[in-house]
Amino acid sequence: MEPTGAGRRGRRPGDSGTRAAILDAARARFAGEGFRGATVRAIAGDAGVDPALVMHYFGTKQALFVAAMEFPLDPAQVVPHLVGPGIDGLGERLVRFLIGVIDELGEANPMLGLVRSAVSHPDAARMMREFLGEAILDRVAAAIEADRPRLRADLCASQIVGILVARQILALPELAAADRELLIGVYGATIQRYLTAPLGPS
Amino acid sequence: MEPTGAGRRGRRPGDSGTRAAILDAARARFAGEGFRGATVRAIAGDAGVDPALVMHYFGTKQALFVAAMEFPLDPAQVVPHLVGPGIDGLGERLVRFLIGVIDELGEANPMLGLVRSAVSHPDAARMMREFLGEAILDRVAAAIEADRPRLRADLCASQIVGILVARQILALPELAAADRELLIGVYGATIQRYLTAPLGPS
DNA sequence: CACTGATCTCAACGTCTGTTGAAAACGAGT
DNA sequence: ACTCGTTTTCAACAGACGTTGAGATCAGTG
Repeated sequence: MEPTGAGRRGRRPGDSGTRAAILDAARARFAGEGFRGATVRAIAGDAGVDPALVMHYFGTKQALFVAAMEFPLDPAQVVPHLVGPGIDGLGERLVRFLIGVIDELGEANPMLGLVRSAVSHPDAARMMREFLGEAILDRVAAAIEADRPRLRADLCASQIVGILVARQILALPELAAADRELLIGVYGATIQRYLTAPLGPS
Repeated sequence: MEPTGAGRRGRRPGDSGTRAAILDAARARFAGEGFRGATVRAIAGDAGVDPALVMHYFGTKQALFVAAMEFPLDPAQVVPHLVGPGIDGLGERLVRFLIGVIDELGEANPMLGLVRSAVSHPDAARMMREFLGEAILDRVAAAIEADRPRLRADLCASQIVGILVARQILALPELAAADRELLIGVYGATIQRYLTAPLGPS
């Protein structure tokens, strides 16, 4: 986390990658502590850089957050790829992909930052609602042949967010320790039900 | 939120209820903005009181949080009452009760405060994990006759937390607007499945 | 080599935070 | 009426925060 010689002033050669280092540090801090919890000073410290440089590049903390939360995967590509093979098994494919991403990205997962921030920062909540809605849920809804597709997509989102919070943030013990394939089976069936089963009461 | 005459110094008669007013204000602020977001000064302001008085009563912000988050319903009474009638329909009873409490308490729901705080405050996360575990999940697990009862309870918790976050905090549009009985039916079936269905992959 | 423009640090600002110590106002017991 | 203990406000602290403006240092261009 010290991409350049420390202490010395002035410019170091070319594109020193400092901007990218700041973004990496920001992603990690926002993911771990949310928008309010992450401080510009801590991010700058992680990147081995003066806080003022962060402002110079991004202007405000808000803008830094937006820049850092740019999703590493493009939903416009991923979602069609998952939805493509048809409704059959879509639940399992979604959950398998999600848990794969969660386990691979670990603590640096930008989705964690989004959730952590959304939960106590209304602006971030709106941001996440819009991102979830336009980038993911509407696309999934478009592929659902059953009634009330958007409600079904919201139901799926509620279970997915629940997985994220209960497993990664609250770290409920047996859930965190459970076998991946088992979780994929159980949650996949739930999502599949939300996508296709009749919605009538009881 | 101005329980006593403002501005004047010194003691007002007997037990003025100021302590309770502080706790009410704290509950509302913590529920709405989480531990970090809620400030002692704002809480004191809502209660029509000097910030120093809050410290005098509770010592630290942490202690105030703990005091404010005392659960209004005693799980030792509620859970047995829900579990009593047996496993059949337990999923629906749990969800019906939960959604009832959510809608009734609204924004002042202490569970929202717990979630909002847990998500970006590790101490609160541990607190919520322990509360969920000892007060609720273990009790539910004790009533489950299937295999791996605690994992099943964790699965239920993941969907319940998901409902809370997606519906109350993110406010996904169709989910927030959906008919109560419909949600109870859909989610009740999910919880029931987590409680009783075989857990084998796929 | 001088100029330019980007990169980067320094020092400070104003504001907000949790917290503290002292004193003021008051009810109640004697 | 005097004291005692509780309740409450006041004024200030030290630290952290986001942000700013000025200036130092360097790569590349002419």
